[in-house]
Amino acid sequence: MATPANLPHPTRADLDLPSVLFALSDPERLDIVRQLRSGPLDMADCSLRVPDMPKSTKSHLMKVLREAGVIRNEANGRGRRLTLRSEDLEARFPGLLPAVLDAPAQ
Amino acid sequence: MATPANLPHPTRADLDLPSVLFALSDPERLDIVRQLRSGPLDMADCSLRVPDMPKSTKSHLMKVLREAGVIRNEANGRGRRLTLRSEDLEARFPGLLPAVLDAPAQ
DNA sequence: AGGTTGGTTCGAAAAATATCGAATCAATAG
DNA sequence: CTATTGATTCGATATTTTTCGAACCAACCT
Repeated sequence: MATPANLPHPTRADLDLPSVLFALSDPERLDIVRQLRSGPLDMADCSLRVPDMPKSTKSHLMKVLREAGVIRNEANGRGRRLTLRSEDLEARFPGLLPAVLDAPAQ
Repeated sequence: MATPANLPHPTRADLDLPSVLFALSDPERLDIVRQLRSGPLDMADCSLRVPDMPKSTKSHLMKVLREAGVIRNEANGRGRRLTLRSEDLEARFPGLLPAVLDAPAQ
């Protein structure tokens, strides 16, 4: 129940389309991904729609995105640095991420 | 508990990205969508991975795809005609469907 | 008319996800 | 060193989704 320095991430080759689509199919998670489009973000700076969301819930959202290979989650000082895995996603599923991100916001 | 001649379908403007992504996030449903890429298909001719799937389960898969606006499901003689709503999806989420369909099969 | 085929709907049970408090840890601040 | 901050994990509960039999219906036979 610690805060491991590095969490497991799937390799590019292991990216699975249904898992990626599922991770992106939640408005809250999609919103996080949209925020990461312009570049990496400290998890603490990543704003949620639900402002008073418990941190365990927030952590779980990140876990789904990370395990699907959508984001990278690395230790960074006291917090966490989140990065959108654009290149890996583009290599494996060309055009998918741009199409999702360019879609009209709900 | 009847077999209504026409089922409700969302309009193009009502298409919701998370719902569409969710509908596509299941391997079985994605497989159905792939089969519809080349054109409409009678539901009976639509082959499933699980060959002995109960018809109520199969019907439920179609319901999720239909309610998300991914496919159209119309009465056709004794059976049902399934059509991929490519144009509506392309108009609302440009590039999304091609990206999903062109992605390497899992 | 009666039987068969193809498919939807309901309802209940099973499985998967989400939510969130508590415990825990690591890095930093004081 | 001690306290605070930022975040993961566990465990339990709540919610959502899936599965599937039963009932039902409409179209097509014979």
